[in-house]
Amino acid sequence: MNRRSFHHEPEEVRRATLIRATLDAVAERGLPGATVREVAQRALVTPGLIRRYFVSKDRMVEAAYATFVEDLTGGITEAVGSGPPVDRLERLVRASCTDPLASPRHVAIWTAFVATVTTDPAMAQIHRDGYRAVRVLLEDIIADLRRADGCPDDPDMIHRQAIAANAVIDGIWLEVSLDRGTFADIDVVDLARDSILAIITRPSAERDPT
Amino acid sequence: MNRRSFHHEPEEVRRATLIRATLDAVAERGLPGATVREVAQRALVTPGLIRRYFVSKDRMVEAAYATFVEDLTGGITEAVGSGPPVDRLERLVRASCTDPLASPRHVAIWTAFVATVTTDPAMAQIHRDGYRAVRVLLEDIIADLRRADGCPDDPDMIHRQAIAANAVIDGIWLEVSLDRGTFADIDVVDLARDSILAIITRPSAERDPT
DNA sequence: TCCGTAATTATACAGATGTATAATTACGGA
DNA sequence: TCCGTAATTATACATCTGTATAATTACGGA
Repeated sequence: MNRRSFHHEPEEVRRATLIRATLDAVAERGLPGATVREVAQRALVTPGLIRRYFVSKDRMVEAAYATFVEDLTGGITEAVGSGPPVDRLERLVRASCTDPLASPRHVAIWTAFVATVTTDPAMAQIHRDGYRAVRVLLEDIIADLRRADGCPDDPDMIHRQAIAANAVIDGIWLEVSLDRGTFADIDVVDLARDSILAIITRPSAERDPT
Repeated sequence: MNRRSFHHEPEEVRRATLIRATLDAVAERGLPGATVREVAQRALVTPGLIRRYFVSKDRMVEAAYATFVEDLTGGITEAVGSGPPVDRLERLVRASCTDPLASPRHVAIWTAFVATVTTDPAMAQIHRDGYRAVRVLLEDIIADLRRADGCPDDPDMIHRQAIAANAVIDGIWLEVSLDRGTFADIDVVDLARDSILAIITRPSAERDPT
């Protein structure tokens, strides 16, 4: 008959705790491991409580993905800051390819959620928003870089280069994170930065002949 | 009392059918959708039969991932063929970034399986093998390209450039496939090829001064 | 043609999962 | 201090999951 003791929490706090617990579960056991009971246990709460803060488990997972993406893009945006474009790019790459953004935890969560994008429209929307934010950041940097480099102003080219640059970061980050053993002695930041600069600073043919 | 009619099949055929059914289920409903019953239904077979061909459902999923990766790398290897390195690169990029390798089906399956890599050692091994195969392919091409370009023979540099090139392909492929609407008017092959060539054909500083 | 063996089906089962609901508790306002 | 309300717990339930096992069927060899 001993009922579990508990204390009330403000709504935002409880939601944040539940979301955090969800992300922890996903990181350690994958999406299938993030069951209602598992999340509740990690949040030191009873399974039934979850349904008072999220109308369904799916909504909770969506909320967790949304906060994850916001933290991700927010962290990158903050790291980039302002200043010369080369420095901003350096900081963007460094933030993307080092802890905590490049931690095993982040990769596990990222892959788990991305797997749902193709089948779940709500998750797909969250995914799109996050990627767009980073791409915009990259387009700004690239535009400034090209300007400093004497390249002609070409929005379409900037857009394409931003896609490529984003792909480099994502690809390297993913490739390395999923197989740390093989790439232990690779300087990821160097490789990503150099590759992006090579893509942006194109051979003389494309450059403005002053 | 009407028992379902059936006919015997050679072991390899049944296994192939079951694996195909597993991949279909994963493609359409994600990994959680690939239940024993769902796969059996798609293979026109009874759930119990599966356990005669795979000791557990997990083993069946692993087998499905293995064949998926083998088909993937096999397809790319075949597409590359032989000839001048520029042509081989062009064909590798084209094969990677167009149907059927870049189809929604492939992306769905790829993301579903990759999500398991961080938590499942067996899946991680399959993942590593596949990526290594493609990277070796790229290293060969890059080595030839650099030779033709008069770059010094630098195995470590070649290795790093192969990682970057692979990242470009993967990143662009993933980015575009997960959000087809946004990137409808992007020539993916052009973008990937140009980016990789930019990375490999480095500024004069690194080139051998003859 | 018939029989033995292997393949396939049918059935059952225990555990896990998301969800609904009623009982209980904590906490702020009167 | 006490009470009403909202938050939290406890319990129950139907469904789905992987798996085990016995009954049945197909098929090749004698």
